[in-house]
Amino acid sequence: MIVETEAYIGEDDPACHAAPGPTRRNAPLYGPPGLAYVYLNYGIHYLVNAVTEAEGHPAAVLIRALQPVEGLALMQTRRAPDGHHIDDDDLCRGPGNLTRALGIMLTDNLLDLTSSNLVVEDRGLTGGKVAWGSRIGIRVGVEKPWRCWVEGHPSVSGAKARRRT
DNA sequence: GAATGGATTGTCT
DNA sequence: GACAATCCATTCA
Repeated sequence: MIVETEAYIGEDDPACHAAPGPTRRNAPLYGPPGLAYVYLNYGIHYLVNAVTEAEGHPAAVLIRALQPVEGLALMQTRRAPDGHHIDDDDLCRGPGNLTRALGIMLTDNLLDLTSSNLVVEDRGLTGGKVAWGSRIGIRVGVEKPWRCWVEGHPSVSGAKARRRT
């Protein structure tokens, strides 16, 4: 269950990958909505976006955090091959962590999110309040309030959200 | 053909 | 709170 997302909209958004104009890397953003846009970040983490329709502008929604519902054991294995325990709430907390838990890689780029091995289902709001605020981890375009998350959800990323033991 | 810089995370101080 | 790990598309010569 998706609990945290960020929007990246148009070439005028300096933080959007489409900011430099069409390139081979960001081509998915210009494609039809409903496709997955996966890319490698910091040379280490794969991040997954859902390409959206934004009135002709290249745009996508970054999936930043999930509440795991099924396949918890498999997620544990992927996140921690050495077997150390990861709290359920932390399995998919953060954009890099969730792709690792789900096994999403560069080969999943351009998958159809409506009819492939990687799908997003609309099950409506299942509880909690939706909060909006600044996007995280970017150096430009911070002023745009295009991050939204389930308020108080334990799987939402960000330093402030990390619980102390 | 070589240099550059991240939509992050985990570890160390 | 600071910083290293790590790779590929872009940019510049």
